[in-house]
Amino acid sequence: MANEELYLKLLAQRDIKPTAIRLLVLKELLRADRAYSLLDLENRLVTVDKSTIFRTITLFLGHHLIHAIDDGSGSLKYAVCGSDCNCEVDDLHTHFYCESCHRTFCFKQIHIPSVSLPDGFSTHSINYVIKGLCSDCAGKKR
Amino acid sequence: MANEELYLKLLAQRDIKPTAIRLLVLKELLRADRAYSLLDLENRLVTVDKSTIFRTITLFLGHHLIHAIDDGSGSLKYAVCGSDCNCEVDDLHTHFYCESCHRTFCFKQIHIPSVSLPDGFSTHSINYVIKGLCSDCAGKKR
DNA sequence: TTCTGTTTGCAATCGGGTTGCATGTTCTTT
DNA sequence: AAAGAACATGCAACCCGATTGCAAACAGAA
Repeated sequence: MANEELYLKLLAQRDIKPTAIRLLVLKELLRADRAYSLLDLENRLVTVDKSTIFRTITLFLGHHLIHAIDDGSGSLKYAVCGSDCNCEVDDLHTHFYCESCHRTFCFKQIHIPSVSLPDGFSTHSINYVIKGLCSDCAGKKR
Repeated sequence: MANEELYLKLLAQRDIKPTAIRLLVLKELLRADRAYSLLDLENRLVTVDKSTIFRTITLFLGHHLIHAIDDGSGSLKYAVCGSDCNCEVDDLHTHFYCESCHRTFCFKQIHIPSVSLPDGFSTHSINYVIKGLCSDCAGKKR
């Protein structure tokens, strides 16, 4: 299957040794149309222990294969980075948290607008999360 | 003391019955030059139980006396709102989290820049947190 | 004062995240 | 192929910030 090769390639690009579980986790993250929490992954990968998922996510984060989003829901969410991403300021995009369905979306096409800081402060990264209703939920309410 | 009257006035403006502990908490938040976590408050108000601090903060939040900032540190931080603030989009300002000293600052003068959302999405609030080094810590490193 | 509702402290609980350790698997060397 | 080292995984326990149940303390109304 061609997809398998894609997963292997993504792992190789980030210097991550491919294991069955890492492929499973990556596959699940790529299949999602949104960012998953650890619990989301646990619920979808019932055969895999949560500590293993945690360590896999930690590994992926360290190798910049995925990025973490703190959407304020109390649990971090994770999504696969673009292939050219190094998780630096220029790579940052905005995120959207739906307060109705509690899903978190990456707006990869919407770059985070920058502000000028007071003297002496320096930026390492920026977290920009918009909270509101997603298109599905806003539609349902009408 | 004139300050006492200020605290009472702030509570009254938000329809919060003043108690000794509420005054203590408000005083501590106003004295700070930054946003405090629950733990920060517990450490400064050692005579007050942490559940009481929590319930006080919850009350203050519900009455828009303070706002919460999720700086990604794992614990929320709290700061007193401006007197004209309703915690709506127009009232939002940016925040700064120092990755060295772990303090969180309100940049009340820096408004959050907005972005245009995809069709169907609607904004309720925005969390904009810049992470990096504050002026104190950036200075020390040199 | 007495009654009622609110506020507070203490202890217990919850839940996401994290770690220690033993087992299982893979890789390397011979 | 066998032996040993290194890595990956599962299980159980733990950590810590947040939250809740409950009873005692307190404040205000009758």
